[in-house]
Amino acid sequence: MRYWLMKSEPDEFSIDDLARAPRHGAAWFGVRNYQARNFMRDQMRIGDPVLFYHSSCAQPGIAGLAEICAGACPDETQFDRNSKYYDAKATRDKPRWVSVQVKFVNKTRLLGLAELREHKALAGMRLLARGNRLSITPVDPDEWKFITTKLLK
DNA sequence: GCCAACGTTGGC
DNA sequence: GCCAACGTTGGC
Repeated sequence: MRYWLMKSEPDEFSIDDLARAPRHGAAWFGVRNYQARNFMRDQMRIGDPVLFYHSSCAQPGIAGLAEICAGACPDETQFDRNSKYYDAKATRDKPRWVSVQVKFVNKTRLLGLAELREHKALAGMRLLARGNRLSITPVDPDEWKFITTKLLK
C-alpha cells in the first residue's frame, strides 16, 4: 500500500465537492503531466490513502483525507474537443492520459503549507521540495503517520 | 500580478 | 541529442 498527496484547486474541485460526490467517488481527470500520470497508471492501487491538498488558493494546505477506489482508466476529457483538457494527439486506440477514482474519507482542519514546513519530520516531503510542481506525489509512511496522528488529531 | 522553477516543444 | 523559447504551476 502506498500513500499519496493529490493537489486540487478548490475553485475547481474542493474537499467539499468530493464530500458531495457519490459513494463510488469522483474521477480525477485533467492530469497532464507524465510523471503524475505514471504514478496513477503504475503505482496507485485501490485502497491507497490520499492527502487531499488545496492548491493555488488563498490558504494552500491539506484539507482532508481521501482514498483511491478505482484504478487507472482513460481520462475521457482527452477526447472531448470542448474540454480544456482536450489532447489532439490522444486517440481511443492510443490514449495518453488516465484518471483514477477517488472517494471521500473525511474533512480535516486546514493544515497549511507554512505549518507543514515547520516540522523536521516532514522536511523530506516531496510536496515541500524546492520547485516541486507535481500534482500527485508519493507520501512516505512515516510522513503519513506524522501528519495523520500528530498534526490532524 | 510577479516571478522562480520546471516541463514540453521543436529546430538544428 | 542539445538547447532556446515558450507555457504552466503555484506560492506570495
